[in-house]
Amino acid sequence: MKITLKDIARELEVSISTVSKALKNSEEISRDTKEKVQAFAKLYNYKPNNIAISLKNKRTKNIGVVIPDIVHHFFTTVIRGIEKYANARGYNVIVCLSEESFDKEVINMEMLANGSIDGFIMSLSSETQQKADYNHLKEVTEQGIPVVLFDRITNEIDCDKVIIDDELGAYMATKRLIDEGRKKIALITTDDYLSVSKARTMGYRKALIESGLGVDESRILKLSSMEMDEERIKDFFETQKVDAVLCVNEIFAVYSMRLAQEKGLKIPEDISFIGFTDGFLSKYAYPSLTVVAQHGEKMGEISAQMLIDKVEGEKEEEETFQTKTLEPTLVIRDSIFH
Amino acid sequence: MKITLKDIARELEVSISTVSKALKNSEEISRDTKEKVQAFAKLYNYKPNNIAISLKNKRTKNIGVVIPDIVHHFFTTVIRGIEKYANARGYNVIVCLSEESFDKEVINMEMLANGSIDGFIMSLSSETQQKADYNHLKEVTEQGIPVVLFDRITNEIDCDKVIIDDELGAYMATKRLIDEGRKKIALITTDDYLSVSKARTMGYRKALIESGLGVDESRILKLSSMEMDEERIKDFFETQKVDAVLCVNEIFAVYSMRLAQEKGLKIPEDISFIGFTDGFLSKYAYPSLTVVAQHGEKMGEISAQMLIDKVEGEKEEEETFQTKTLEPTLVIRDSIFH
DNA sequence: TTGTACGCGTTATCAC
DNA sequence: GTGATAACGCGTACAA
Repeated sequence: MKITLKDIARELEVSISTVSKALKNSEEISRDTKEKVQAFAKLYNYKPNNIAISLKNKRTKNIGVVIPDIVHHFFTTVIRGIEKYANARGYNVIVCLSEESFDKEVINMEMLANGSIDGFIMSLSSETQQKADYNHLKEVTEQGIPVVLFDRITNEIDCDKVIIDDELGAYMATKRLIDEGRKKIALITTDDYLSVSKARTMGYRKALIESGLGVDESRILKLSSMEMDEERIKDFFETQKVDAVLCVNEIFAVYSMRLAQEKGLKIPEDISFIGFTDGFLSKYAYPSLTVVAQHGEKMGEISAQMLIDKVEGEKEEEETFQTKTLEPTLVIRDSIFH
Repeated sequence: MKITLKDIARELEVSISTVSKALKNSEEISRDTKEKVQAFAKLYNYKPNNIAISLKNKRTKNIGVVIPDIVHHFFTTVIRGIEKYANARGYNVIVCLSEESFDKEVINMEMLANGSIDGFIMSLSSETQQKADYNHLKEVTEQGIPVVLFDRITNEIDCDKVIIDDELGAYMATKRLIDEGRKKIALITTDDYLSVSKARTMGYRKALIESGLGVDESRILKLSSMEMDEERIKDFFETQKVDAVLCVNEIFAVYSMRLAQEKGLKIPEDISFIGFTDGFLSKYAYPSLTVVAQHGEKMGEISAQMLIDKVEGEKEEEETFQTKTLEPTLVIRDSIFH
């Protein structure tokens, strides 16, 4: 089964420490013994036990990723970015899903905080942002466990952060729609307690105000969560006459496009659409959807890099936290004129 | 920072084992000491160190999930199923991506096999299935680490397996298209070395042969990987006149629908489509796509259950492996008549 | 009722 | 050149 130093030592009738050194090719050990030990180890496929090493080094080489959700394309790409980068530096990724629940987020973090991981990368659940209760994060950081927050962040916690400039993204998108000649631009978003939705709404407002169009509050639809509420979107389009729609994710956008098409509207002739998140849905929708790309994979990489740098960095140095803001990009497709 | 039994013992001037017992409410310890210790532990938020416990118990309570890819909806739902079930039983999930590469799969497994996890849940990379080299799996099982394979499996390895009946799924879908009156049914798939593609192709053939339509090989498009090859699909539709298409995933299907629509074809009047995987893409495509649902979340749950049962089971009992086959379901949407 | 000793697997220090 | 010992944090059988 699994062979240990002790086994090798017993078998070769040398001490455990000799074996340990021999396997590390230590100068102290005679060539003879080294060869013998190494051959034996290879034969029986000896590999040091990670757990024992973790205990000794107080380093697990695991990083905990706590996210609200995994089926949405954005989080999926972030994980991929984290995993790639972390793996390259010899770290494994433990994924925990809060499923937008505060309690699950807390439980998951407690579970991992007891030595299972060297640091956290996380995006807050909507319930957490709604309650604005961040004690579980405080506890963890006070224990000295490094944390990197991405996308759904809070200013209440001192730690590294990675976001995209959501306000700018929404601003760019709205501006583009205005430049195209759209006058009645709707926004489909979620409640403002979600940091990203709030920022995006601000960007939308800013663009409208700057252009002199002004904000018509009745054109803003606030859904209560990131999940689809088909009925409310349907109702919205029944009562509102708009010529462009900005949505805070791609699902809202693609579903809205469908409703428009079912009403006989032509996209983009009669109405145009822009969403957030550059996923399969946007790419393969018909017509394909113009989106604000969030660069999830890049965010994941950067988060992982910041975390690991902190984990491996000297604790001595002054604790200094930074927030990295990525530039969003507009990916132009057929749901608008171009 | 992090407090240990030793710290408490020193502070309270008792022995470590007394503290340990007191925290477990052992009968051996006086009420007095117990209260003192428990109060102190609570105050300083003592939590046992998972790593130390893992080393002692030779159980990590981690399970390793090695999959080819995470951005595709199917794998995403499987992870969710695994995570939910595993978490409920106190296990954490370490996710590793092979990215369809044999080497990465091997490296990932070796990384985890040295004590980091209690067992594996995995789906083979396409390269692994192509090379048909399963030595890394053999090594792991021979070490006594339980493995559950799902979806992309191999018969070369003795272990538990979870699949859906891919052949039946394709058969059902093809049958449905035939019953609808379709005569020229195309199949867009990938090379046969992928176990699932092979099975689906068989189901497709079976349905055609049974119905007396026969198989026209020129109507089968085999792409070299699960990744989109837009050019080849385009070429295929340039040269083939078909009235229905079965695709082994939803991306191929949705992209094909787009091509058809761009050529002015009406769906499902002129041509109908069925894909595999019941994801957002199928649901929100226009028209919405009929699919063979793979029940990924269920697969994940079952895989996790089988694995954990094996991990926690008595080693004594005769090693007995089972293969669970889930029934696929046809989710009827607007890309076919109904 | 409390404490000692040992073991999990490894590495590092120090003695021989 | 080799080996004994301690330590990482915990639990437990056994001794006091």
